Amino acid sequence: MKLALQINMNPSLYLRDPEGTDLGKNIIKHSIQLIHDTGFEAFTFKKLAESIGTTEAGVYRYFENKHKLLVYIISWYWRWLDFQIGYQTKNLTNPISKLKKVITILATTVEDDLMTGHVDESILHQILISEGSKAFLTKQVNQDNKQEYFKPYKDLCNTVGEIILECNPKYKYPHSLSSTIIEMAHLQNFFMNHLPSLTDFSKSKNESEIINYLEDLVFNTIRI
Amino acid sequence: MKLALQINMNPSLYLRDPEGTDLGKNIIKHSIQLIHDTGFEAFTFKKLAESIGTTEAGVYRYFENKHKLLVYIISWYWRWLDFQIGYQTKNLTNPISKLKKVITILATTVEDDLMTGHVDESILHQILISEGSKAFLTKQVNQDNKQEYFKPYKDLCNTVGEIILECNPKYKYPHSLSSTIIEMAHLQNFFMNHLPSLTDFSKSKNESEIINYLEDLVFNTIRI
DNA sequence: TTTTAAATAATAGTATTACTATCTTAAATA
DNA sequence: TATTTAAGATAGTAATACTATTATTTAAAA
Repeated sequence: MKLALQINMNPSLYLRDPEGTDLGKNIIKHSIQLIHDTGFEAFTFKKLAESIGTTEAGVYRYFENKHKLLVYIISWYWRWLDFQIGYQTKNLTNPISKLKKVITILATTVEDDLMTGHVDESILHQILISEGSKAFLTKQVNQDNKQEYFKPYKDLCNTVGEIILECNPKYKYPHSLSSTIIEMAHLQNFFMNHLPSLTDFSKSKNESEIINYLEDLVFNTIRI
Repeated sequence: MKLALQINMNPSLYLRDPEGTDLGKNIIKHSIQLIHDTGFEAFTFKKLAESIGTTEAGVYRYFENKHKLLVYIISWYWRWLDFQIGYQTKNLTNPISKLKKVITILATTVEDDLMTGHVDESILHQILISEGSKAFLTKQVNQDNKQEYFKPYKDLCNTVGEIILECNPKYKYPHSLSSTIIEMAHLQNFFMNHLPSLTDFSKSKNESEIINYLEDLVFNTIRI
């Protein structure tokens, strides 16, 4: 018997549900690998089709363009993170421990979750660091937002925001602080690995230093 | 008599110095406008050439590709900001006032600086918000870094980091906090205008709210 | 079991992008 | 005046981002 975690996705992101077929699952699986290997700019549906062993037209039957595929993949990860946070904090009564757990989850490269067969979360985490903001830093952001493409991100931001408010109900900027933590968990990681002089982390490149920085930032900010 | 501010740029960013000729200055001027109007993804050298009234090949004589042009433009803005910070804080003795001034400069849409003829800083500020991180979120970031393309950003980060240390010499993460302030001054602005539920700012979309958020964040973090 | 519908594979084609190359003209400099 | 240098004009190519068509396979419904 196998436990499977099904994450429900916004249907207007795709033309045909990739969860429903083998080819669809392969598109998700291989695009995660290929975006990670080549970067989003060099990623094309042609290369993706080749790596799967199908044709370009085959991929186009599932996704209108590579932007929607990126948004799909990234939304998937936000939803998965949101689930992880709920799951891993549900037995914690102390909101401070909860918030610490959240920071750790956001800033740590996860192990591949075996409950989600064709998705490798550890690579997804890397994609989020390098490509995540390209999902919304576009001219079409307002249209995309109307289609609710960013709801998973907003939901996650809310989840974290509520934990912040549990720690300090009077704190005035729970959502902004939440989006700051989420973005910085990724960006400080990118800087640590590629532009270290924008950080204060040692050459060991250890994620725990990012966690320490974020904990210091957050708990001083909300005055705990 | 005219006062002109000359910002010196990394020569390996360009093939021919755009500051040296009319066509070069037009390339800078029109690319700022065009990147702002169309977004970096849709921006091409052909469209740029058309808007200037020259040919595609003409633009290629100045810049190898659009990525280098983006890095050029963004580096220019980091240098200009660094200069602004030095200039506008030089008479301030209190480091806290200095840091407040820095936050305001970073988070405020500037007026067009008349000392820099062909560059419109207010549009550049918008470009930085929407396209800034695309300069380093690439597969070539390590090569670009070796060529010192990000030195202006690092210098700015250092300038701000030193002011943070003046406020609290014992604070452990001056560079990370500095890059956090710089990035968030832009990103919270983007969120405020396009994805407001990721922030706590009112519908008035006033930059002063971002400044308040960042001041609260920074001064609580460094425990002032 | 047969029919038929749906998904996929195979192939071709187009407009645009991201360049490179070459040749000519104009202007500045020696 | 001769000569370098920048700019304009034009052409060409490989790759990208698609759309369209037809044939073949597979799976579901009759």
